[in-house]
Amino acid sequence: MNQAKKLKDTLNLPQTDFPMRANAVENEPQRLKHWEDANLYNRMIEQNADKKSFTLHDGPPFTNGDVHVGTALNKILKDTILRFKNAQGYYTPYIPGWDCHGLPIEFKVTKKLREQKQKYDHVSLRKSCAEFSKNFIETQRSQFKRLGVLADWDKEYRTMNPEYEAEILRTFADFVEEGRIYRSKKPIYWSIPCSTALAEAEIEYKDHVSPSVYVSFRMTDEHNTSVVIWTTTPWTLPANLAVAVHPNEKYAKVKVADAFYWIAESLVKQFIKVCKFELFEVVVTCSGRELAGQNCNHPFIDRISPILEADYVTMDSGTGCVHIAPGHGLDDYLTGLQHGLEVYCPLDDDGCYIKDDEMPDELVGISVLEKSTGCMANKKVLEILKRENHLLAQENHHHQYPHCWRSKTPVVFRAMDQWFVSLDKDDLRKNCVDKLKDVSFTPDWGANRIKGFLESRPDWCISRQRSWGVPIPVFFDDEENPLLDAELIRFLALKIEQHGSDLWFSSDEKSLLAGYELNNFWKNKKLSKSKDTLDVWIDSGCSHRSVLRKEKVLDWPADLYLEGSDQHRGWFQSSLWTSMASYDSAPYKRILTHGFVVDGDGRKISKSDGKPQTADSYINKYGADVLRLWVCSEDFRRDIPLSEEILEQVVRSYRTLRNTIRFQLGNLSDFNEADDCLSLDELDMIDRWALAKTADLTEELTAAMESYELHRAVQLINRFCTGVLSSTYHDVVKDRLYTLHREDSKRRSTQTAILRIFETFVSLIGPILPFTADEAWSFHKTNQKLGSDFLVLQKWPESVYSWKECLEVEDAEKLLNLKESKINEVLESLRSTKEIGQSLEAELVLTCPKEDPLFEILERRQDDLAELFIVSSVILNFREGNSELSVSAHHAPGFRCPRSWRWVPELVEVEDWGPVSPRCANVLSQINH
RNA sequence: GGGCCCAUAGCUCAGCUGGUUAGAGCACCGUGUUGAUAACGCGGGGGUCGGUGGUUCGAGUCCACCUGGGCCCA
Repeated sequence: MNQAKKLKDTLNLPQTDFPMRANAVENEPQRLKHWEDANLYNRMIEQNADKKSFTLHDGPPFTNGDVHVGTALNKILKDTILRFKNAQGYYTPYIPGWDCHGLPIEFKVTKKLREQKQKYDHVSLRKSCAEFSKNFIETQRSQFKRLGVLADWDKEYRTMNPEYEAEILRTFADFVEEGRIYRSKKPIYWSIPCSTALAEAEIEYKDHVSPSVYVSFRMTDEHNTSVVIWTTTPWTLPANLAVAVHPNEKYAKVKVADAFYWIAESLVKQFIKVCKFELFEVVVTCSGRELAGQNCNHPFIDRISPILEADYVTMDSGTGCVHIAPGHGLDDYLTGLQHGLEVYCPLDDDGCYIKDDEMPDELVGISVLEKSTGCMANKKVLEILKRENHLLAQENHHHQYPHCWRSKTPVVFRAMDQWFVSLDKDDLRKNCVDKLKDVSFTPDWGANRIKGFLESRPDWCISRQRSWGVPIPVFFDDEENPLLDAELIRFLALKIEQHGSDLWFSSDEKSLLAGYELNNFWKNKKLSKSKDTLDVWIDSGCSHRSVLRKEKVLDWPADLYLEGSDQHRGWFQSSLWTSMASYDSAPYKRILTHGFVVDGDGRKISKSDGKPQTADSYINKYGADVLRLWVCSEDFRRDIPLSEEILEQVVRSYRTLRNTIRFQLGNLSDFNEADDCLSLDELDMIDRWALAKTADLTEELTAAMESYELHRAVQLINRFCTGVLSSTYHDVVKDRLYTLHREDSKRRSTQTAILRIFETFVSLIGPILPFTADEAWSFHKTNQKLGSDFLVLQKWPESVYSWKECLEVEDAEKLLNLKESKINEVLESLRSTKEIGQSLEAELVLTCPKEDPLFEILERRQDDLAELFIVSSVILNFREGNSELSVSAHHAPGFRCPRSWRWVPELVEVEDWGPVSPRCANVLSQINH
């Protein structure tokens, strides 16, 4: 063995089994199992059982696919926050949930059953849907667990659980009791192929080409004069009941040949062009208000269409005169309501014109459904318009049009009987908006956003013509009178609580009502049960009631709801309505929202890009901790970019972090806390400085976590890791750790500090990187990869004040500033001229005027300077006068110690070891004995 | 088309109530070390703060408009 190798073996080099590489894909699942075997979630919760609680209520993901990376982000944020709160001493039970009912599942299942040519009815379809949902719960649960999410998976809630369904019905009963439920004809989206009403969420906007037509409505009292309307849905013309104009806009009467047309003045030119009129003349103008009140004749039905005022009429396209069909549009409906028009909708369920007193015979039975060959109704109507000389122009119009996401066909607006929840009765809407004042929003514009939704949304249409959902518990007699009774609904809720909502579909009316005393009006009537189900937003919107109020360990209202910003319109809102209606209070104290995952260019990630979207696709490549670090390094309040480049960046900072921890573990291998720790005031200057920095980090990081600014926490962690530890503290302290005698007090001082820093640091990163932190902790405490000591059972570190304020820290700070601002530069120039390689080859000369603020410190710390600046020696020259402190350097004189690599004036000979520095000689002699 | 929001180095983020030459980490380039080594140190280049106009003695920071992007609607 050569001399160098022999001497190397006398050093205290870092030793640890904590591997440099995480090998997360393989190791994380082992740790998960280890946690599960140890019942870690319950132990974590129970240790704070008597403490103040913090309830984060889980918004249920929909159970129709693998966990999306955005859903993973959501769960990771929740888990990170809960781990943090728990470490802080809060009681943090977390019960995850699943949203099970709904059209998308029913659609997929139906499709599958059809493909397999299986016959099904309501009951068997629902059974398949339940099975489908259950399977994805299993899948998603394991995918969530894989992310490191600690939760009470045994108590998880499901909106299809009978007890849950019963609460949905009880919420409905509350609505009924308050007189909030009404049945009304209202235009809703109707999918003709699916024969169902659609929720807004069930609509896709797609590019569509519609006929754009200009139609003249002859005025009853002005000779040879028409009002010109513009529409892209000619098939709604048979239902036209009025024409709307904007009261404050200017309209012009245009003469073309011997005919006159009323049209918005600003649109005249365009109109003339489109209609290919050559000569025209504006005869007179007036305001819309003046035009209103007159009457037109329907172009092909014997009916008067009055001219009405409407504020929403715009001048950006068309003619400024809007065709109004209250049965076929929401604006039209509202205008009609104002002016007492009938909600006229001459369509049957199949989308065909019905026969009534007014429908032209040639239209009866014609379908309005858009097929590949076009829309028959449009064609027919245009034919009639042309024949009757009312069609002034026709073009193709490209626009976004709502489509049924199931059948992919354009939907129609159609008025029909539906159940609604009145949101204005008893000032519910106003109260909801008022109560928002008591809710905190992060980011704060969330309040504004949800408020806008609350104020603008129309009454809640809650009926769906579907199977996979909670039934609307209503009966009808032969004359379609509804039996809507809160007490009866609660009676049915009890039954469904026991048997599940399948009971409604599998039982007949008689057995459903068995045991309930109907009053005289209903007693002897033949009743038939409703076939509608409830909007799924009621389902999840009840979770505060079904879960928070029923689970003893959870609080109502919740301390926190945390979901994507799309839920301002969804769950946050539906939860608020149901909670306000039943309990007159919001179910949450704070709403925290995150943005959506976008690609590296800031665009939404879509399936068609071929970029992976499932959480698993990332987990299987990077592991959970890297994914978690990505989540936490992003400012989640805005769009959250995700790309290879970004993840590679995260991987790099992860490795830095991991190596820093490894370095510390390695240098603690021979350190025994009980025997070797020094007290705080025995610690060396640089060690006290490092502790002070750790205390600062603790303070700042805690503040960042408390304000949910996780990305700031990650930045702090990275900077601490590189700036404080790697490039400064660890670099300085290596010499003493490696070369001094094991038990040298200077070495023990540093180990004492490293121990404190390690324990603090690992605890601080615990919520963000639970796998890595626990792994490090386990090696630290038990010397095992999977030990019996768990990081999550540790308390959140306090910022220790006594670590901070002292002279050592101030001095070290100033000296390190000097190192960074001047000394490194001087050493680098020496290196660039090849005079030195590593900085230990240098000797520094500091020339300092006595007036310089550093004078005192340099003098006081003279013996520490060489180590601090990582050079072999430092010559201090004090100088009179007020010139600046100057730094120079040259190659250190003397000889290189082969053990410590420091240059010293003289080497001394040690038996068996040869020549080394005096300090090393001393160490070796101790080792020899 | 409407509501809410976002836009600072290649990437992820700081930049408080407007005030000296806009910062950090990562990446990049150069370089040292080979006793944290598929690791670590040191040095360097890199931004007309999305654009245009305005308010102001002074704007990344305030206002208006525009462009691009996201969510939610139509």
